[in-house]
Formats: sequence, C-alpha cells, structure tokens
Amino acid sequence: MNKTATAQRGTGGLRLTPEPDAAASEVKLGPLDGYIGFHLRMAQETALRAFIARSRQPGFKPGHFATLMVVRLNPGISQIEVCRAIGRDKSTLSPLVRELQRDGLILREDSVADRRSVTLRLTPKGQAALDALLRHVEAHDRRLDAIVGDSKPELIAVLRKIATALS
Amino acid sequence: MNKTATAQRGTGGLRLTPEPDAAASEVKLGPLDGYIGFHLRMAQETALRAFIARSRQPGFKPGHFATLMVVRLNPGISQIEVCRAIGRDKSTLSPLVRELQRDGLILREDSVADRRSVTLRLTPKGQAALDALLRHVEAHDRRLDAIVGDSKPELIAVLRKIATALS
DNA sequence: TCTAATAAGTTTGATACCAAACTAAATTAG
DNA sequence: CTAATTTAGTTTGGTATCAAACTTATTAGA
Repeated sequence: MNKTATAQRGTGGLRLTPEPDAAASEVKLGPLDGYIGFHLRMAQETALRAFIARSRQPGFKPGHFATLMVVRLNPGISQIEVCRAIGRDKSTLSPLVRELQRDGLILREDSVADRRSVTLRLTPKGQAALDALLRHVEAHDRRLDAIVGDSKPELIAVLRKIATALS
Repeated sequence: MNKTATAQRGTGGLRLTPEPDAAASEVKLGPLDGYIGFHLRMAQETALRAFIARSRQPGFKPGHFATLMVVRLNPGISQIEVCRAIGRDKSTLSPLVRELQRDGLILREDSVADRRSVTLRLTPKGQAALDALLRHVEAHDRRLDAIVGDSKPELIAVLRKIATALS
C-alpha cells in the first residue's frame, strides 16, 4: 500500500532490490544520507522519544536526570558548573533548578566563597527521586547497548570527540 | 582559575592525571559518562548549535533544510512521507510546510489520487534557497567529517541502526 | 584604590518540537 | 453497501531549549 502510493508518484520508484524490513526508504534521501549531522539528529531524537515514552510517569522529567546525577556526584557544585558538565545553557538550568528546589529534591545555598554563585546538593528526597529515575535510564541505556553492541566504546569516543571539538 | 574554584568545593578534586586540553571535566560524571544516550545528546546538540551559529543569516532555518532536500529529490511527495523520511511529526511539518509555501519555496497541490493528501514540489525560488542552504550544510558536515575521520561509515551505520531500532 | 571587564544567575522572547484531539477522506469488515 | 477503522493533515497545548539583556558580585588594570 505504501508501495502503490509511491508508484503513483511517478518518480520511477520501482524497486530493483526487495525491501526486507522496509517500511520507510522508498523515499530518496540523496546527499542527506551521507551527512553525519542528519544521522546524529535522527538517532538522538529517536532515542530521546523512546526514553520519554518508556519513562512516562508522574514527576519524571528526562531533563532533570542529568542535573540530579551531577549534583549527587559533585555535592556543592554551582549551577554554571552543572551547565558546563551537561551541556545546557544557564538560562535553561535556572528554572529547572528552581523547580527541583520547589519540589524538595535539591538544596540551594548561597556560596560563601563567591556570593554570586550558589551551591547545590541533593535532599534525601532528591536522592530517592534520582534512584527511581536511574532505573529507567539504566533500562533505556541497556537497550541502546544491545543495539550498538561491540562498537560502544568507539561510538562514545567519537561522540565525545564531536562534542568537545564543537563546543 | 577553574581549578581553584573546583578545589574550593572540597570534593577532593585533586587530579592525579594532568588534563591536556581540559576545560571541563573537573566535574565527575559517574555513570553518566558510560551512557550512550548522554553522549548522543551532547554530540547532537553541540553539533546543531555549531551549525546554527555558522549559518545565521536572514531566512536560513536549519529545520527547513531536510524538508526542501527531500522534496527536491522526491517531487510530488506527500507531507506524511516527508515526515517519515526526516523523522518529524506531522504536526511539526504542517506549519513548516505552510511557511515554506507562504515564502514561495514550495508548491502544494491536492493529490488527485488521494484527496486527503497533498503533493509537494520545489519552486525555482525553493531550488535556489536549497542550493544556498546546501553550501552551509556541506561546510558544516565537512567539519564533522574532519572530526570523525575514518570512522564515518561505522558511525553512520550505528546511528542508523539506533534510529531504525527505536522507531 | 577606583574603574573596567568578566562571571553567576535570572528574566524575557523566540524557536523547534511532540502528543492528543479533531476533520475529512479512504479502506476494510460485516 | 453500510459501519468501523485507519490515514493525511490541521489545530491546540505544552515542553525544552537557546540567545540576549539585565543585575549583582568578583577580578584585573590603570
């Protein structure tokens, strides 16, 4: 049925090679298919959507996870340092942290060393919330691990290279 | 200076191995650093930001590019097929296409075969706009190519695998 | 030591996206 | 052949994000 529709478009969409799993890819992507950026976006957003769908439960926000994790591992860290670590702008983190504080997950105290900045740490409730989130994240990333297989170290290495080279 | 600030946090941030390029990564990432999803997001969003910064010119919208390209390569394609090809929701494409039409870049005609759907094709102006965009995209992806180097084929293969496995 | 430049955090405005509810057309089942 | 289901596209509501302008504090320079 997809096939019929495509054939009707008169783009000469006659397939010479049969499509086993198929679904998509009657459509020509041309140079797009050779762009790292294109595939990077497709993979990332597909993975993100899959994670969101999987962890759809009250109070679970994917954006919070990385922040909570970094704060747990680096108690007393400032917002700007969290920004740099997780690749978000300070204007993104500002309301996010406020919300986490409002919900009683993190503690915000004025830094004594630098009165411009704040120090963040998890409350017990924040620790628990992070542990709950971790279960979803671990499950999700195990799924990614299964898809990626052996090439995981090389994949992470090259992704890290991209992030550091372009930041 | 970054070092000093971090040391003051009292997280025992004393580095045993010197950091050559460094900048970040006084901050501990813990398990985060082993997640494919985390690095995927960091790489993709860093790359996207770099592209946006690079191609910041009147009328240049990164989101339009993939659509224009797919329409050029598949004249007469429907919106829903574009959606599937470029991984966007139909509700995302709807206003985007309307805008491209308003700006005279694409032509939208009711499909004769299926009156629910429309057929899309580029106007000459759309062709020109795409060519202009292509220059930026090519430059950007050459930069990515340089960063990634030899592993490009494997990288694209694994990214494609992620996208198809999770869609 | 004053002043200029930088840095941390907030606020505001804009963009890009998705999901769900909806309309209208097409397809499938009975 | 009608009724139920699916499909293409639109609309609405909400989220996540950034950039730029701003405030206050710190650091560097004259």
